[in-house]
Amino acid sequence: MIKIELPDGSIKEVEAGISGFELANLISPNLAKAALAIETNGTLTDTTTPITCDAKVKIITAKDKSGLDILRHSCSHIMSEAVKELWPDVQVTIGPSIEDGFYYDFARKEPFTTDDFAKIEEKMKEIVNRDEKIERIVVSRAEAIALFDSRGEKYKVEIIEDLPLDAEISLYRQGDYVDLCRGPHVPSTSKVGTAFKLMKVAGAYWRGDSNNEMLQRIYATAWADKKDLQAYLTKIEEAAKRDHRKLGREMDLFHFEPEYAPGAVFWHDKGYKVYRRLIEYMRNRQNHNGYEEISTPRIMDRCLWETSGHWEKYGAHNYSGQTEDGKMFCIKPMNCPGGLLVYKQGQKSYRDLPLRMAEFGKVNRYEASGALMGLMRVREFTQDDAHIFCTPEQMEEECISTMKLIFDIYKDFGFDNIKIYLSTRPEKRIGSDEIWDISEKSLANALDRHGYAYEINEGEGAFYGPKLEFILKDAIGREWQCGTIQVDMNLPSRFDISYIGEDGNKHQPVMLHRALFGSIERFLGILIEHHAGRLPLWLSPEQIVVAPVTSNFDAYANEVANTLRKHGLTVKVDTRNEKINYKIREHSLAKTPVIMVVGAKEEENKTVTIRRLGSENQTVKSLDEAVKELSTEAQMPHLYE
RNA sequence: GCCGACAUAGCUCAGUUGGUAGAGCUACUGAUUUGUAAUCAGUGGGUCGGGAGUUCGAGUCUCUCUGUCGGCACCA
Repeated sequence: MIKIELPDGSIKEVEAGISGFELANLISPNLAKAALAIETNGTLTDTTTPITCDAKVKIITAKDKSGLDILRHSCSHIMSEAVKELWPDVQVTIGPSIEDGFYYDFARKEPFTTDDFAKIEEKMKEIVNRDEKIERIVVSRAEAIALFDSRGEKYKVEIIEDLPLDAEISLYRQGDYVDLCRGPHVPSTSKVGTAFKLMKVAGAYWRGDSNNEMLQRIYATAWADKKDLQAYLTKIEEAAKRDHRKLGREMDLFHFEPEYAPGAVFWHDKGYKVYRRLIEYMRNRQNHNGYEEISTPRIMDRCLWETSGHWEKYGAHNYSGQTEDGKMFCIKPMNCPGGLLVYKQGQKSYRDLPLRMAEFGKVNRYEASGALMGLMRVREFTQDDAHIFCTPEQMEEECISTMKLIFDIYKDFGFDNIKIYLSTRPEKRIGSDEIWDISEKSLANALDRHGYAYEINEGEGAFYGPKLEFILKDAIGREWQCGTIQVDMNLPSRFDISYIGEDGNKHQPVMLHRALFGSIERFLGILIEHHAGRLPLWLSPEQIVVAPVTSNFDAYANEVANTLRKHGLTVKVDTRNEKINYKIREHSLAKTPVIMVVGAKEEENKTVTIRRLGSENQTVKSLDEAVKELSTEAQMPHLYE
């Protein structure tokens, strides 16, 4: 007999070797029916796996996050089985569960079409109804290779051949379909249910390598029940409505000229107001945090990037050209060389460090055409860049204060769900392992001392140093890197910068790169989506519209507007010959935060009737009161604390 | 860059098996002076993304270029 501890703390004594399913059945037949897998001492396995010793066990159902993952993974096998039944010549590769669903990569000459989707879904439902038992089979390497070889699945064979020699090879079989898989999986196909939907096809390289052939990836979503599926589909529809590209047009913020300047933003008055406001905000923040600000040329001799090593790595992604006299110039893809040249002016002392040198630098990078995406990924963008020159001893403290600044700033913009990655040394890198150790440790220490959770991105650091990346999500959950802190052990030596230490000798400073918004363009894009266009008053390019009920009150409307303007508010007067309903609708759609309606009553009492965006309520206030309230609200978030 | 889809008026979109482009909103003109999400009437507006081909005839079919969208790869 063994002792099983259940999640509620109760202990069940059962016979050793009991399966998860049998255990669930002891608890309740309904639980057994819903069981998708079991978690034994934190390890997920199939419901058929015997439990052999005392353990903490949890029966996993579709209500658990891990249960949903397993359901999705099993659903990907069902999709693969369906595809194989419909098109036996298709080769299967891999099909994991992902956030909100799963995908499977297939090798097939003809592209999958949306017509195929219907066929596949129908076949999948058929397989679910067949309720095929899903069983795990452990085989030898040779057996596995022979099996997939006989089935003509060359990708599977390749995967098995690349597995470590001591790896246990497990197969999962349902009906005639067999897949190489670690598992676990649901007990039979009917457990997956029919709350799934094929979403899109996309190309994906075999093993994620662009040198390999391209496969067809079918993305699908799967849920515990129809209600969850519907909720997810609705969520996607809602998210599309806050797409910054759509809102940017509707709110008249910016546009693109794909023909003349692909990937470059044409800021309109309103968009540029927000853009400038962001810079103003950051400039204030930096002033209060001991930064100086510089500006360096956008076009400089290409040799600077040859010196930095970037030309070799990114040459083709730069805009460069030759002048009449034969000199090679480059439009700057990054601001660092400019900053370094400023640093090199005059001699620096240890007393000058840490030297925090900021630059709102516009940079150009010839990004791959397929990478462009609205404001999120552009070929010309503005970095709120800064380079911090400091001693190795100061490095950790500088990382900490920069991180604190980042979180304070993100908070001011309403972001509190920020993902942090620590990207460590890549395979191709410069600098000794010793320096990498110190740099990676400084960043990790800074995070730990702050108490922030982070994930490590093994080998994803820049070639010159490790980096922290601060990730924000867009409306549909795509992740975008915004802020970054990078340790650079490359440029200080390549540009031969130094400071005179206490000992009177020359030393090489450490260089930190940091950007907090990252790119003003991207941050603005994310802000638009985050707020669904309803920017807070202090960021709104058009804060108030004064709308007279009829032209009789134009004079009073202008009087109101001028008073508001004197207090620094951005105000428009809508004197068009339109009904008030029409004006309300227009300015609401344009996401104007405050609409003030003025008519006879207001003029007589020197008041305004205020309607705030997103509310139908109207409040009447004296003009003085309204000015006071709104000008306070329109202040930039507090700078000192 | 790669795979796939797409590109029609300023915007959103329609356009049957190839037969010579249409709606709503916007804009403009006029009337209307209106109290919290669209007042009425009239008038404009398009080399159907560029180029080439098939055809008596191409928005529609083929090729090609450009760009957009969804992914992948990339992201100093």
